[in-house]
Amino acid sequence: MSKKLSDKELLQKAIGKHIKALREKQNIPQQALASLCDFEKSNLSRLEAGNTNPTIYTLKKIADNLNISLKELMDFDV
Amino acid sequence: MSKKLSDKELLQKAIGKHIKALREKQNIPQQALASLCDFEKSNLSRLEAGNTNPTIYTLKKIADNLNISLKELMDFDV
DNA sequence: TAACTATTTATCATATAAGATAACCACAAA
DNA sequence: TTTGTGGTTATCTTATATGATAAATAGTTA
Repeated sequence: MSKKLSDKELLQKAIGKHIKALREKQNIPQQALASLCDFEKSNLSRLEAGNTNPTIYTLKKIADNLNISLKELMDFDV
Repeated sequence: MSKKLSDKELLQKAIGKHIKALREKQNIPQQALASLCDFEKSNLSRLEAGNTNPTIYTLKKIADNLNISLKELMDFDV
């Protein structure tokens, strides 16, 4: 019995996975990126796991600290 | 004495302005887009005015109903 | 074994996005 | 004048994103 995910949950998983991939491509630990963005590693883990529906400002901070544009951060498939 | 806006506020204004422009380019009233997205026109007005820090899911609904990608929706300058 | 690093998960408080309603303004057009 | 359309603003409630701490897991290195 696998639970069917909502559109919102699928979106969260997709962007979380994308952010994790972008971060790992640059070999930056969660800890480091989180601290650059001024939040806790636990909260970045939550976001990458798709357990939150992040705001544009949170995403902007992540994009900035990965040195990519918001547009690139949004370049993923739902 | 004009108040200096925070990074967050500037971001909100920028995306709000961008969404408004995209909507007007398609000649869709706020009322209509809001109802397609299942929220009130007052809330879309608030968002376009830059008075809220929208979540990715809210932005996704807007992109979908403007028939553009999330990536395009994010193609604006801060 | 123990120590260290990276990550995950649970939990709690606080700030705020979203949902909703109502009243208002500006401008047509009837 | 009244009616209709498009938009704004204020306010309230509710849901939830975020901030923060702690503990647990897994892998690795000494």
